[in-house]
Amino acid sequence: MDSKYASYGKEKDQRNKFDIKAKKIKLSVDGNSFKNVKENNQANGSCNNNTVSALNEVSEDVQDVRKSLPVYIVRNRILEEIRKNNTMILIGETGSGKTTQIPQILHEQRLEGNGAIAVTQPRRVAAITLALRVATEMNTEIGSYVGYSVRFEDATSPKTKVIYLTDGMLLREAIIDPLLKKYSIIILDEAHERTVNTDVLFGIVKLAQKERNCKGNKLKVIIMSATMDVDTFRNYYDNCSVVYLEGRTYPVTIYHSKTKQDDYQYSVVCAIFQLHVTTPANHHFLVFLTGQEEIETVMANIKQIAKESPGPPIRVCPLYAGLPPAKQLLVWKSVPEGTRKIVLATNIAEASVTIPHIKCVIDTGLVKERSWCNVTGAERLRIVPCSQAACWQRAGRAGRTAPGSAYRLYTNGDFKARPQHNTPEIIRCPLAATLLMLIATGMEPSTFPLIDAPSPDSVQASLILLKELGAIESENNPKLTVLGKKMTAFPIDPKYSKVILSAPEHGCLDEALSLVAVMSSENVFHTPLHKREEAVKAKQKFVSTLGDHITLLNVFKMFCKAPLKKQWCKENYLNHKNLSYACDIRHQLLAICQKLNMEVSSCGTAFDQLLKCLLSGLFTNCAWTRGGMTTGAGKYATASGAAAALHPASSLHGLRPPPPAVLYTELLHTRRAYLLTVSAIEPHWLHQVAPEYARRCRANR
DNA sequence: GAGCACTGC
Repeated sequence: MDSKYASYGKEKDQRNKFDIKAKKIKLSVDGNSFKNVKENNQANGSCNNNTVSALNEVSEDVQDVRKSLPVYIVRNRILEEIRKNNTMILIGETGSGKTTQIPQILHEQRLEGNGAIAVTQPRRVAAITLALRVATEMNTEIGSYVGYSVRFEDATSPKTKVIYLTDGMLLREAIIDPLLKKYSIIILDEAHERTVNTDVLFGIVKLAQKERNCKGNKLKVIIMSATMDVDTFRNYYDNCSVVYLEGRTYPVTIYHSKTKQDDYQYSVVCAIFQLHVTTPANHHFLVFLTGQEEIETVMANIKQIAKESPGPPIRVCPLYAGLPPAKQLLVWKSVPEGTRKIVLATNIAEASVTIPHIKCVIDTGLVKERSWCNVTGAERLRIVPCSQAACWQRAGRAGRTAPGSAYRLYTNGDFKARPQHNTPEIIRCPLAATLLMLIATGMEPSTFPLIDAPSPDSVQASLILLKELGAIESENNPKLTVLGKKMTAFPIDPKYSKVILSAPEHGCLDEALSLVAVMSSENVFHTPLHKREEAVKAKQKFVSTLGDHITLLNVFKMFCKAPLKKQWCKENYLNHKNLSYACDIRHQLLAICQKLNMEVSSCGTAFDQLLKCLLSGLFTNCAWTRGGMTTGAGKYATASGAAAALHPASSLHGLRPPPPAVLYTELLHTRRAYLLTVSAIEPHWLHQVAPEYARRCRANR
């Protein structure tokens, strides 16, 4: 009876999983219902770069469009506030135009004086597109009066007065000049996202402002945000003034689920088909899910049910960051008249990208979140309810071009019980890189003003790591060493900069650069659910018995040699974007090495040297087999005593006997604790490469 | 023998 479902997966249990779901859903397409909780609830969207794409579609004269923006209409009041105050918070909803207009208005009045205006963005694409848009509006070339600065790309010149840049770039500038004297006005946009970089910039800018105001070289600071915890920000900036701007979004009607949903993947498919048969075909759906596998499963379910469901034809589009760009593009491609588009997305669709003509949002209210344990160094990925702010942000995606509706697969009570805002990233991520950067700008980590401080244990753990890497004198006296100073030159994880700086003595800088570049990029292997076997087979030709690091190096080397890179990647199930990014990073790292007069040596195929070099930066990431051979399945214990297994995707997985000692790149807890990207090492290498650490390690074990 | 959310320098 179930032969029609058999094509989904080749493994038996997988097929059964699909069968059950599909059957259950078919029976209840019209069974699930929602309660209309609020009518005409204006969703709180975010501000940002979306203004740009929306504006580009308008054929009217650029200046007319500008002048119709809410922010333009109240510009004189805003100017007055900015003139009066050194610090100001500007809350603006989606479509208010604040990010494109405020810098122009300031520049028109020459408020920047001899300095420049910096506008920070959390994302590269946003910084670039905003700058291009504003250059058009100001009728000037990009890179003259208006420019942008992002990693690998600098479109500014000495005469640039308005600079859009990623917050990470402004942070790098702060290492060279902590007072940021180049700028007379700094606008920190998208403050509500609370990325680590923005959080650190809040403090750097606050301190710079204090010091510069004493010296008569004033710095104006404007914090821009969509919804946010205004009181927190206002307290932090000494009760500065707050201006609210109206947005221009359409009303979104919110519906909550009447009862608690036990199985959200099932509820999602129910909701989709319930709405599918009752709404016009040109009402496209945007569905928020948590990850690739889930999206692929739901997509398969929808396609199967659609065959027998009434209603218009359906086109399902997956959207997640790991999807190759060519496949992502399908989301923006128009569908034939009378076809419904259903986009299944992760939270990438929450702020990073905008999909036009979405009338209906279906929200699971969940997000996959990464957190860090500062005792074991393990990172954990788990599915958690998202904040109220994120829920509003998601709902707002239905009201971009016309009124819409949002269906929440959780109850109103559940919604109200959620935290108002997401936990700031700085509370839950490893801090070594951030602390090294702070120390490099001359700040004292213990007194640096942060809106939300990470736990003292978390700071201490990261300082200890920096001490072990030889970057600072001691955890209680966090002064940069000569090595530490060199490490700050590299825009990568301190462990990796240590690897590069150790490479000359192991005679393998050439290989170390490639390996660090790939490890600093994202996963290069693309594994679609339905083509897993082909992907695994393609990977075989790169696999090294020494482990995953040499495997990665093989991939990178062959990528560099391949003449038709895109096609080659597709054939080999590799991610072209991430490999190209690794190439860019390698160029950048090589240039820094050359500035530091490092000799580019190669170890050829003497990979022991490379692995020892890798160990000199990642020596805290060793694990040893435990309990002899009885477990057999590759059970390991890390230096901190955490139990973990080799990840099944590792090339060392399944080796009998398992290597007694391994070096891992990452310890990630999903369903279990796994060691990711692993190489076999000789146990005595640790004593050679990091003798002090090895001794302490032994004492504790 | 299981699966990596999203950014950034």
